[in-house]
Amino acid sequence: MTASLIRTRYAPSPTGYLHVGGLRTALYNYLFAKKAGGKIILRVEDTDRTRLVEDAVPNFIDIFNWLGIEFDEGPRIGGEYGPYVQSERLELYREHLRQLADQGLAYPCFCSAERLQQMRDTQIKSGQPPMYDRACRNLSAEESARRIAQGEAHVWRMAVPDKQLVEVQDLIRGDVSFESSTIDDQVLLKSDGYPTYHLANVIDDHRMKISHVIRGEEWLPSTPKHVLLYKFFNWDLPRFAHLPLLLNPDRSKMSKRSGDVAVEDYRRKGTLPDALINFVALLGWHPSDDREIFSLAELVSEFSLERVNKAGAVFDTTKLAWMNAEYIKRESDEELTSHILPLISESAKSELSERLEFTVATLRGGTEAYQSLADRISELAAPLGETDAEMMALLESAEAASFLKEFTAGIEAIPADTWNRFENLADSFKELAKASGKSYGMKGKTLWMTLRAALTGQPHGPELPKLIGIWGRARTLQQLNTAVHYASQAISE
RNA sequence: GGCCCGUUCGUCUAGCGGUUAGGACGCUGGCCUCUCACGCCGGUAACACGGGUUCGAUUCCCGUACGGGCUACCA
Repeated sequence: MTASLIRTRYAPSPTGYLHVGGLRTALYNYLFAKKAGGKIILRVEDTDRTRLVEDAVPNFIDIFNWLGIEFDEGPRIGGEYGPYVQSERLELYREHLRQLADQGLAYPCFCSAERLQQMRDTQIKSGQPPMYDRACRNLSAEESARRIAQGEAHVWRMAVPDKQLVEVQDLIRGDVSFESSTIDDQVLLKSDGYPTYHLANVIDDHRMKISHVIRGEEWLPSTPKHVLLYKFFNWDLPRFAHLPLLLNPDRSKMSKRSGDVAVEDYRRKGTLPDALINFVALLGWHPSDDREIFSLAELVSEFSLERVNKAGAVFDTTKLAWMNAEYIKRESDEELTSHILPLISESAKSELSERLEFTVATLRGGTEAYQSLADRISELAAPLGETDAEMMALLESAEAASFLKEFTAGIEAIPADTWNRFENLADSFKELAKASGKSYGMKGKTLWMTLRAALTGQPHGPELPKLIGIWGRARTLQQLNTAVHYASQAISE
């Protein structure tokens, strides 16, 4: 184990669910670390106790489990740099804050929320950038100490130096520099004793030996604060990589306000984890060739930060649907059958029984979601619904009636064991159709549409020779006899 | 408002000075076919704009426009 071991982290705040943007960030961290033989850490950033959501952590663990993304260290699994939940590391942050305070790099601020709000309002009104006016920065050490001793509420702010160019070297964006006078004296420790993100993430990334900080672009503007903190502590900087944002169709930052943004939503809708991962991987990253389908393992070996884009990417569910279909297509009939089994109606299950896999094989073409295939199957196994008048009209002739009678007799004569051999059954069906058709001068479209009308009463549906395999002998004959009856009735009227 | 990032088909993107600007999704035409779907073959559609640099810019530089992000005792 060398000092140069690659270590990345995914550090969500436990606000309830995994966002697809979060998935993308976690995925890139995972891919980057695994490609380099390094480790990925899960760290929970729960320093805002007003936004805590119960069960958020187990939810994360469950959803990553489902996705097949494994962390090397984290809240449940542990590791040598724990604890991995920030609320369990409070003393560590306070110690470090004291270090900064001792060097004059952090100072207590007693300003009330009201004063700060008022200050900001005035600044905005007068066209000034809203920034802390550093009122408490010049308080004497004695006064500060006295007020703290008296128990006055306060936060600790970082003392941002003047007129300094802070450089952020970003693996994706190159060098980005900030003038320190545009950087606010950020709060590092809140009045409730919890650190802010800025303090905690710097300390933890250092203590957890994170080599690469790969996170969303929304963090780029606060990175100079982090760089300054590393300098304050005299620590080596990690490498930074700021990922382009995932966007709504209107190109704004993807948020819960528009459609499904939680991984959970896609799981519920039947999206396959591998398809979701594959799709999300391609949002902002592109392989060196034109392939589109990648397993997690293939992504690991192909991934590189150099091929990550700078511009945001719209999360387009149309292409996700296609991707999902691609993954379904790759499943065997057996796998697919077992996957949709829970989604099929009970009556369809018992109706189709041992013919279910054949049904799946016949109907699976073009399936974009398990649920839709399951629905089609349930529907097909159920009694016929409304019939199409135009189709039924095809049966209303003496020829049709006689033809159907002959054809039905033929079907009835098919040996019982042939009904279990779907290929043979289909062949028999075709032969019978042709033979009976010939007797009445029917062929091609007329022939087949008449049969389709007789069997289903609908213009569309599965291939007829296979349909009878799905239905089985009893249902097929019942349907045909009904049609024969309908036809003779129609002409006698 | 300030700071920062970005800009190739509708969408995801390839391109790293000279290409008929490539692929994928979508849409669409055809083929296959009893129908639908699948599948196969084809089509549609893009370098935001203006200056430079250069023999030559989608590509490099600057500006403009447009879009986005951040601007909390939220992350």
